[in-house]
Formats: sequence, structure tokens, C-alpha cells
Amino acid sequence: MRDVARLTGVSQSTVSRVLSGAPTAVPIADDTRERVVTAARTLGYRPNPLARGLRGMPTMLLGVIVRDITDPFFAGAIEAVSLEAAQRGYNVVLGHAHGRADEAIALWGVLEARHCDAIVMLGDMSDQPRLVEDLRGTHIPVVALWEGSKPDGIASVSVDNEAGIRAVIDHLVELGHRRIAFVGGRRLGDIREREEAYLAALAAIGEPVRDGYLQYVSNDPAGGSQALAALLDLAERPTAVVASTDVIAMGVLFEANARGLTVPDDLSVTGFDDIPLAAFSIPTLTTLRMPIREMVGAAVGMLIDGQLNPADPSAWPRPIFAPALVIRTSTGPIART
Amino acid sequence: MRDVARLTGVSQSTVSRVLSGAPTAVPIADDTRERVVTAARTLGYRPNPLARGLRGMPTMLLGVIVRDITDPFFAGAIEAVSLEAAQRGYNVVLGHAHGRADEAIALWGVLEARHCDAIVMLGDMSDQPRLVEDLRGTHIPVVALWEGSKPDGIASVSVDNEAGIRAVIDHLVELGHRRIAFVGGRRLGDIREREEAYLAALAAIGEPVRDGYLQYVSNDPAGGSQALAALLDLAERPTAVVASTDVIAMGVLFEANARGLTVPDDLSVTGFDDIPLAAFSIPTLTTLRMPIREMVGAAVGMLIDGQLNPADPSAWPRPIFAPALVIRTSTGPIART
DNA sequence: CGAGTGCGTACAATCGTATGCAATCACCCT
DNA sequence: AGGGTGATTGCATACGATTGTACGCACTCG
Repeated sequence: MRDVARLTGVSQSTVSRVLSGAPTAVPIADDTRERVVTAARTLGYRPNPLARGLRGMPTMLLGVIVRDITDPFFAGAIEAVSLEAAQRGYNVVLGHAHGRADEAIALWGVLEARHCDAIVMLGDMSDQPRLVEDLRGTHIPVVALWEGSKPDGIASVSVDNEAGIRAVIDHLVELGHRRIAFVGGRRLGDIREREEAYLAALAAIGEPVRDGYLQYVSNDPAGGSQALAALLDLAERPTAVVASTDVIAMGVLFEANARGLTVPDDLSVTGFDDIPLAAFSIPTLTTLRMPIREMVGAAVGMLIDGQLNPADPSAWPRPIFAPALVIRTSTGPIART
Repeated sequence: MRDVARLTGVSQSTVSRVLSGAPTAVPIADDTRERVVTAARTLGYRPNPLARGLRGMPTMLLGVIVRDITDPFFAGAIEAVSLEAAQRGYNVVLGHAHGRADEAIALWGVLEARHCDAIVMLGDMSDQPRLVEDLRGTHIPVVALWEGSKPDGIASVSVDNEAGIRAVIDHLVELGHRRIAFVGGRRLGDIREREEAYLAALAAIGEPVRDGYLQYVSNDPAGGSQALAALLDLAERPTAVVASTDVIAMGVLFEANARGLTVPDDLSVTGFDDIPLAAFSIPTLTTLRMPIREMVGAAVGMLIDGQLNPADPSAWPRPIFAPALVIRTSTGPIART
């Protein structure tokens, strides 16, 4: 910037005023303005964000903390966030917590120190209360996406897990299923809500939750595979399996095939997320699709448009979006036994 | 830092010297040192990276530009990079190019302006020469991962695509296959090398490349599905399909099943990448596994340990790693026709 | 003709950290 | 006892941008 000033023969402060483009309290001659702009262009001048940030200006950085980037659903969500951020001129700093909350805390510190203008959290990190604590006592806005809609003093954008699971189970019941099992991951955020919704839905149709019908496994195909193996060892085998996640459902489909079961004739399977591969599994997966773009847009909007008044957290919006049931070929009428 | 200085009664410069931990030219009394450290701790002081960077210090930021984050393979690679970076005390800034090189260029500018200490590029961006141009004329070190091993003035860490494809085709030939088709994506980087390796391998076994045996599709399951559909319409159907990517192979498996073909009895299918889901497809996928951790480790090492002497690009290391053939159940002996 | 007014620009402080150089103090040696 | 020396610490400045304030100039009006 100094070079630009020298080249145009004006002072560096004038250059700053011209290039910032902001409405200045002091007027600038159009002539000077033009000279500065062209000079800046020829010199290939780019402002230094560090110096900008040092003065307390917005850094145009959006921090993202994600629990597990290898989950295809979160990968899609990250893409949506970075797309949305780019549209608003923001850049994305990604922190990966690897599912370990201590790392998430460290990341948090880093992101705060780097003066992100805002932070998006992808997935629930509430298994470590310290992180949530830290998050609350800060000045930058934070919004949690897909952390479940529990009230914890953090703004959030969530999906209506209860409605989603209810739709799935209604669908299965319509097909004649009553012995419906559930495969969940760690009891966190969305997963927890989906489990509770499953319990509520079973109660609503007057069906007991049989022993072993609630499986807890890791959130990957291997987990789904193990879960189905355990379910098939039960005396009363389920006729349908509701997986809390598409990747788990993939493992269920795999194990069913490995055991010689035909889906959906012998077993119906459902997922949650509608990851890209869900339309290409064998058979294709009945699942719940969330309006990712809309949800991300809402979250980023809240963050950037300053809808989060720090003085009054109770007034923060906590939008909840409805998932859509996508019926494919992994669910079908119950087989005559 | 000013507060720390006030609390301990020493000057701010002393505090800086103590907390930076760097070997100072001037000695510091242990007593003072201790007082400063404890004061800093009680005040919860954290250095401001912006101010640090402004002084020209390393920012401990590692920039990552990825072509397509929704590809599970790249997601895994990102995880590996962020893990490796974290171990060395670096943080990761992620830029997502969405496959569009103009965005990649913009990202490049951003990352450079943000004073990343180094940049990792994931996947080949060479379809836009301008980006490569920009990359060469800069002062921060850049390493390209999985861009193919072409010489373009950028340091790179690559996989031996030729050896991988050769291993796959040798495996298929051993099983009796001769009519082997190839499904690739856009002719970029690794994909291009894999295609060339396929052509070379066919030539080596004295097999012609039949019309239509070279399919170009998008790098997703839908692409694989379309490709197989086209291949099955040929007069001389292939008995084996080599996909350039696991996600494409997933689509091939799907389409085969949809058309009533049994894999591997009617058709053998192979992939490349060994994504997590490859072990849980139906049937499980024969593919090539790359030493992701080692490759990422090599790349980050080159970047951070200063092995990239700007004065002599010809001396830059360009390590090439060998992929390992993982034989699963999607390949089998050719069916008697 | 002088003063007021308004417009355009330069000066300088500031953000938080790092660092060369000067200054101070004590202590030791001669 | 005085000067030299080494051990500590403080002062001042720079990094690059933003911004409040002061200054200069020309024009106009009384």
C-alpha cells in the first residue's frame, strides 16, 4: 500500500480510504480516486488480512469445526457451507476434531484466536461440556448445525429428527412391519433424538421394544454390519431395521446380503441422511433427505447478518427443518412367514 | 500481553521474550521468567496470531486446496493432512475449489494473502494453467498431492498409477479375462495416468482396445452406472471393468446388479482408492490401496522441514508411492461363455 | 479586502507482537 | 575505590492497515 501511495503521490491514508471503498467521513476527489485505483491494479496490490484483522476489522473468515469429515454426509455439509460462505465473500477455516472433544476445544481456541468472524459447528460435540462452556463465554457468534435441538445456550439449526423417524416408522408399519429394530451410534445430538423418536414411535403403535432391538455401534458400515449380525442372532428377528445413519445402513445392507437375506423381501432397511451413495446401494436405500442447502444457508445467515444478539440468547432463532422421506427399494411389504 | 506486563511489573518486551520461548540474544532471569509465565497463565493469555503474522513470523497455517471434498477418498486425505498438521502444531485452512479452477485461483490468492506457511493441493488442478502459473511465481512452498507425476514446476507427491493399474490387469488376466474395459473421469492427473497405464497394459498382453472400451464419465456412482450401461450395449461385452475410482466402481456394481448380472461371475469389477465403503459394497470391491498417511506425511514434511529450496526446483523431491492391490470378491475367474 | 466555509489531503495514533539497541544495576577484579 | 564487565531489563520502532483530527488551499460572501 505504501508503494501505491508513492506511485500516485498521495499519502498512504488516502489510499486506504479509496481502496476500502467504505463511505468515508472525509471526501476524496474522483481524480485522485481513479489514480489510486489504477495504480493499485498495476501494482497488483492485495490488502493484508492480518493487518486488517489487527485493527479489529472483520476477517471474512468463517470457522468450521467438524466432528468427522469422513462421514459423507458431513462432507456434503462442508461443501454446502463453503459454497454459502464463498457467496458472501467469506473464506472457510476447517478444523477437524476427529471425534475427540479435547481436540475440538483446542480448535476452538485456535479459531477464536485467529479472529474468525463466526464459527459453525458440524455435529454434536456436547459429550464434552467444557467445549460448550467455552463457546458460551465468547464474543464471536457460534451456531451449531446438526447437534440436535437441545437447549444449551448455543444457537443452532436442526432437523426434525422426531418427524423423520416417525415418517420412516409409519412407512414401515404401513408395509406391515411390527418388529422394527433401531441401530444408533453414540448417544449424541441427532442420534440421540432419533433413538428417542424411535422409542416414542414404537410406543405410539403399541409395540414393545424387544430385548436387543436397540443396537449401539460405531457410525460406519462396520457398525451396521455388526448390529445386524447381533439382531439376527435374536430369537425374534426383526423384519425391519431403522438405521440412524446412511453409512450404518450400508453396513446393514452388506451384512444382510452376506447372510443370504434378500432386502427388502426378508428384511426392510432404512437410513437417514440421503448421502450420494444411498441411491446406488444394492438395493437402493429408503432414507430421509434433509434440506442441507437451506439449513446451511440459515446458519450462515444467522451468523453473518448479525441475528445473534449477544445480550439476549433467548431470542436467538433455532430453526428446525423437516426431513423428507425418500422411498427407494430397501423397504417393502413384510414377507409371509 | 500488556496486561501480563502490568501485572508482573515488567515491560511488555520482556514478556514477549519470555513467552516466545525462542532463544533470545539477551538473557532473562529465571525469577522474572517464572513470574511472567504464571501471570500469563492466570490471565489466560493467548498470543494473537495476527500480530505475530504481521511481524513476519510463521503463522502455523497450512493451506489446503481440494478439488472435490465430496469424494470419500479426498475426505480421507483431508483427515490425514489435518492429523499430520496437528501433530506439527499447524492448523489447516481448507479451500474448496468445487472442481472449478477459477475458484481455485481465487482460493490461491486468499491463502497466499493470509500468509499460510505452506499449501497442499489435493487432486489435479492443471486444467487451468493460470493457477499453476500463479503457484510457480510465489514464495510460499506448495506441494501437490495426487495430481499425477507430470513435471510442471510444482513439487508433488504421487502414487504409481502405472504399477497399480498393471497389477489390477495382471490380476484380471490371471483370472482369464481378456476383454477388459476402462472407465475414467476427466482426463486429469491421476485419472489420465491410469488411463494411459490401462492402454499400455492392454498393449503388453497383446490385446486391442475395442471400440467403446474407454468410457469417460463423471467421477461419481452415476458415472459408473452410465458407463456400464454403455458397455453392455456393445456387441462384444467386456468381461471385466477397470474403474479409475472406487466411487465409479460403486456405480458399476450397482448397474450390474440392476441389469441382472452377477459380480464376479458375469463381470469382474475393480476400483482404485480403497475408500471405506469399498469393503462393504455388494460384492466387496477389489481395488488399490494407497499409503495415504505416508504420502501425506511426506508432503507435509517437505513443506515444513524446508526441503523445497526455491532456488533450485529441479532438486525438489518428487516421491512416488506404490499402491497395494487389495483383492476382494468383485473379481473372479471368467465365466464359461 | 478579509474572513468564513468547504473540500481535499496529510499526519499520527492504534491494534499486538517481536527485536535491536541502549540503559541500568550489581558485582568483581585490580 | 574505581572502572570494567556481564547480567537483566526497558525503550523505541516496525509490521500494514484503518481512522480521527488537523491542516492547507481556494473560493465566495459580506
